[in-house]
Amino acid sequence: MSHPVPRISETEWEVLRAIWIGHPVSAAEIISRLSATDPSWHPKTARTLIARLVEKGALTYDVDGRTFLYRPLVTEEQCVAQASNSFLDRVFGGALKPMLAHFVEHRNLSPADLRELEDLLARKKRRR
Amino acid sequence: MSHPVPRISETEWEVLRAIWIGHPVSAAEIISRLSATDPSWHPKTARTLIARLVEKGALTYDVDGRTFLYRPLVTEEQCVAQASNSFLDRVFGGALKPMLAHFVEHRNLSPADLRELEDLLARKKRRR
DNA sequence: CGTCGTCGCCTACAGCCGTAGTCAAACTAT
DNA sequence: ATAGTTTGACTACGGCTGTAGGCGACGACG
Repeated sequence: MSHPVPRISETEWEVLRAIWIGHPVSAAEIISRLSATDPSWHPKTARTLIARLVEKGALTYDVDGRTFLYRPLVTEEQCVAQASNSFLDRVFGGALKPMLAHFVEHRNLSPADLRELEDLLARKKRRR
Repeated sequence: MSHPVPRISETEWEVLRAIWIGHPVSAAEIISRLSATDPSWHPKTARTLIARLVEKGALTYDVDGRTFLYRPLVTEEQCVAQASNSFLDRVFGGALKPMLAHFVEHRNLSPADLRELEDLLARKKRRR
């Protein structure tokens, strides 16, 4: 547990998601993945964010000739956990059940989704 | 839909929660509510945040003699909805079911909570 | 070989955020 | 009345964010 998972900003999340897709990966490839989902990405902006993620210790790289091949130092799971904690605390004062209830009540879930979630709960219950 | 619900920062959330408890309310009372839950609140900091929330259009006030009585211009529901959207998009790419699954899997839910959630899902299903 | 595009590095800059301090006016307690 | 307290207004300031621009080196193309 060396690194305490740095704080990841909104746009940095998008960059990280592009990297989690597959790595090691060059800046050019990261940028092209980003543009693929959102054409408004400016290459310079993406490069700045990549550099910041390296500074923050969320990414590292191996030098390959003239370019860098980036690799994540934090897993998606770690980041999801961190962001989830912060959201839960901030918005629901840490109370899990009200949060879940909120989403179930205010969001659309297909009947299939509802069934899967019920399954999940049931299995959870059985696993104690 | 006049106001597009301003973006609320971490600490601003705490201030707003102190106000949603009951209003209209004076700055002094807000500060004392904040200190009640977290003694490390500095009055000056709280006042700055209150002022910023007014600028942002999240609060307004009525003048009462020499002091102001503040009222929220955004409801907790609105803010919860906005923060939830942003969290869901940012962290789960907008996918609701994986998000719910994540919390059910990685968090502790008491058997009672599990039962209540099952109920919720069941009722939801019945309501189509 | 010269030109042009690409790469990473460094710089910029405004706006938001957390955290307060100063100040003048008004109020309150002596 | 005088001094201390409280209030809102204004100011400060460094770090984080979003959004890039400029620069010098290196390699590709003609």
